[in-house]
Amino acid sequence: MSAEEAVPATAAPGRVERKRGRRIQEIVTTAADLFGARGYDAVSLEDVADRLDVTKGSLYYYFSSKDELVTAAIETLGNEWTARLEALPAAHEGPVADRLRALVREHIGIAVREYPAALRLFLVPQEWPAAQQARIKALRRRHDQFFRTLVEEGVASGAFTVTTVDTTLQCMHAAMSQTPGWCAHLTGRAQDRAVEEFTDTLMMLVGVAPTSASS
Amino acid sequence: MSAEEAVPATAAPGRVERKRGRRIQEIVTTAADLFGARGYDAVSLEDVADRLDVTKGSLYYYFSSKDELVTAAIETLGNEWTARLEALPAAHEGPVADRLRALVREHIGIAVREYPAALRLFLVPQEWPAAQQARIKALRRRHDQFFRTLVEEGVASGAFTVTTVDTTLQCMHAAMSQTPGWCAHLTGRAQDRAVEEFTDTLMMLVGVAPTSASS
Amino acid sequence: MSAEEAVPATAAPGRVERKRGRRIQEIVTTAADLFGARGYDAVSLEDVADRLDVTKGSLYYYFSSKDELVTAAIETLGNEWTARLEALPAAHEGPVADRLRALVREHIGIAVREYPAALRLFLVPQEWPAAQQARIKALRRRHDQFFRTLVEEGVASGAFTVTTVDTTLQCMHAAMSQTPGWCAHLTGRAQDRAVEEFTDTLMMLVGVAPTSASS
Amino acid sequence: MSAEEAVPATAAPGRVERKRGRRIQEIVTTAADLFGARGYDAVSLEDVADRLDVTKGSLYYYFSSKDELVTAAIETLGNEWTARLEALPAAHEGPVADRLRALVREHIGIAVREYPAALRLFLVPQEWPAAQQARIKALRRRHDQFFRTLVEEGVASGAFTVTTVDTTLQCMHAAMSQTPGWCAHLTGRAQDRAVEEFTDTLMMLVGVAPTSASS
DNA sequence: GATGAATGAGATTTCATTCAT
DNA sequence: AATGAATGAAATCTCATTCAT
Repeated sequence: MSAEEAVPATAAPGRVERKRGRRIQEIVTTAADLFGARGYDAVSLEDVADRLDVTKGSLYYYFSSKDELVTAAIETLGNEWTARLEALPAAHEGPVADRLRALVREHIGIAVREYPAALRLFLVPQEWPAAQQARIKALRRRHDQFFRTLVEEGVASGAFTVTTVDTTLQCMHAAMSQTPGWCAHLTGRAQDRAVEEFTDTLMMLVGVAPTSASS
Repeated sequence: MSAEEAVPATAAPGRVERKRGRRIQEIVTTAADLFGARGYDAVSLEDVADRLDVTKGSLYYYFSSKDELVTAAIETLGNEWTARLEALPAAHEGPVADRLRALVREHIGIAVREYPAALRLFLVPQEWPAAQQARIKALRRRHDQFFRTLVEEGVASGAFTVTTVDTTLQCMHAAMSQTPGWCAHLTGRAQDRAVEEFTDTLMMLVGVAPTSASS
Repeated sequence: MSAEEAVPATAAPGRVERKRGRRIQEIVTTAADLFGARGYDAVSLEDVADRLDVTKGSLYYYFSSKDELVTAAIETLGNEWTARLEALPAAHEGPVADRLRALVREHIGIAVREYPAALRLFLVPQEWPAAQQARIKALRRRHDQFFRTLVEEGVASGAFTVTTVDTTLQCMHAAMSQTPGWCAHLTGRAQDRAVEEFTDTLMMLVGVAPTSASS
Repeated sequence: MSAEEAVPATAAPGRVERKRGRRIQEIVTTAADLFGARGYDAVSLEDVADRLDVTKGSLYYYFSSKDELVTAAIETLGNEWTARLEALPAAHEGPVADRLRALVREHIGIAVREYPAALRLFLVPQEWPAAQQARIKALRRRHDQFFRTLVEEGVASGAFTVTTVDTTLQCMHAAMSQTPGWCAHLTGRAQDRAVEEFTDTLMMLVGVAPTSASS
């Protein structure tokens, strides 16, 4: 007891905090999965707790309300997602069209293969209490920013044609969020091909014609 | 009035059935309104009953469960929607691009102005009891068909370029279903302009460049 | 209109009354069937109405409450039943043991073959509103009286041995009321044999040994 | 106290489980009491909750539906009942007729004095969901077995005469299940005498004449 | 940190009963 | 005679939330 308290609490995230962090991650990931898959109302805290093999009470130890848990889930998911996109090498070199294409492809890939319905949480403008509103918006912005930068660059360089960058991005995200629903039943190559097809289709939103399309 | 009553009672639904039909329509329309505006979970039967100024019990006189009522509401909503699209004169004459544009514009307009949450009901694969499953799928198909016909015609005539008709339509519907979330806060002219902008953007999915775009 | 009203209402049950009577019989029989089979609470007026292919409202035209309908059902059933037993020739001639045996056999036969669960209505001391209590009791008494007379005669003549006539009759009725549950799954000969077996067993309650029993 | 805590925690259910078990017993006992006294439909969860001085919601913490609670109640009731019969010393020594008589007397006594409506729950073939069906049947079998053993022994030793063991047991149980209805209004000595009378009467089913009967 | 227990508000559903037509 | 419509009370069930331990 005394030994542990001797460790200066401010020095660095101690073992304890790290463990807490990991636990939270676990909860948040599971929650994201469930909410992403079935939506806000259709998932009860009981469901989340069951999946984690803990009790509802425990969830309240980490989160003070359902809304907060959902928000955290969205946030975590969003951050990880954005980080992966930002870490994508192919998104940083070569012609802008290729870079955007790589970005879209990866984004759809993650959605389809890993978080089948998570994107719905970003899209649906649930009536969050004002407190959560801000966090979610910020998230969305950061996530969007990466796409936006590329699109703007493409427009500036004449490589892309758009009506409005905003509108284009919104349509792009809307479509990407639905891809899991369309590709869920496919597997292996077929799924890869489907992802590719959606990527091509979405590139048309910035005026980039597919290499081999039915015209 | 007299002309109508001249029709023999056995030839057509009698007065009573017609009245019942009208009542059902009233209920279903109200329900469609509410579910279309706020979604499945956010609307209770109490809400529906209140709006109709009847008791919950009465709803059960006509529908044997919430699901059945919602399905009927979706069906009505879908039928009315499709009918309005089909009745659109601009969708039947002129160059195929103009026709598709008119169709998309109208579709978005209805979604944004009248049923902000309705398209979610179609999109989200709610776990309906198998019975309802079929009705909803049929609806979706019919609704989609109208768009599909135009796109296929455009592709055949060389006016459109697409990767795949299926993929294109899916992206188009996905984006359209989100428009209410984006335009809800706008009013009057601003909203009209936004609808126009989305329409233009979506036309790019079939390879039709906007007339005045930032390139 | 005038013609019909010309018939003196008091003269005799006119066509109208007879028809009404028949309708009531129909309702009451159906109700007895259902209540007998599933019990008071488990049967709703909707169920009764459905089976009769009329509406609940119609039932209220003839009966002013659920309780009244059930009471009538019991009464009708009981009367018919008693009448059939009283009309049984074999119950009126020969040695008293044979007469009682015939009576019991017939009673079980009717229960098993025609009113699979009606007897439960007599037995279960459901909390009837006090008003109906009396009528039901009277019925039960009359029905019971026929058996009682025979048992008393047998006891007087030394043919039967019982602890108490009351107790004996109660046990007999209790057992008879359960026979449908036990014989329902049998058909044809097997059922006949089962009925016979129960009859033999119940005769033991009055001290009459079965002709061929395992001792 | 110390002795009990000395038992290693893994050897037996821990304190928590035991407490939970006790709570469940409390609920189930109360429920058994009520359902046993008034029947399935006549008892609402509100009634059970009120009697326990908790809320309905709490019941759902332990049981996932009314049916499950009732089934548990029946099970508990049945087990306790059977255990009491099995623990009856008089049922294990002396002539078989005396043993059966003691058994029947005790059974009727419990029914009349403690669970006036419980036997109906066993008898009435309520349409339980299949899950519960099995548990109840098993119960009934175990309960019946004890009587059956004695009857068979009596038959084998020539002490009893029956048509068929099955039929005899069925009639016996049917009659016993009705005794509460007949004795409910009696108290004290009168009730004791009634129980005795029924016992004597039922012994006749196995061919054992009452010591002092009107012949 | 975590859990079991409990709560209470609200949701869906059922049903006897009434009533205008 | 009969019906369709409506009601309202009560029942079953769900779930976010709290709290003592």
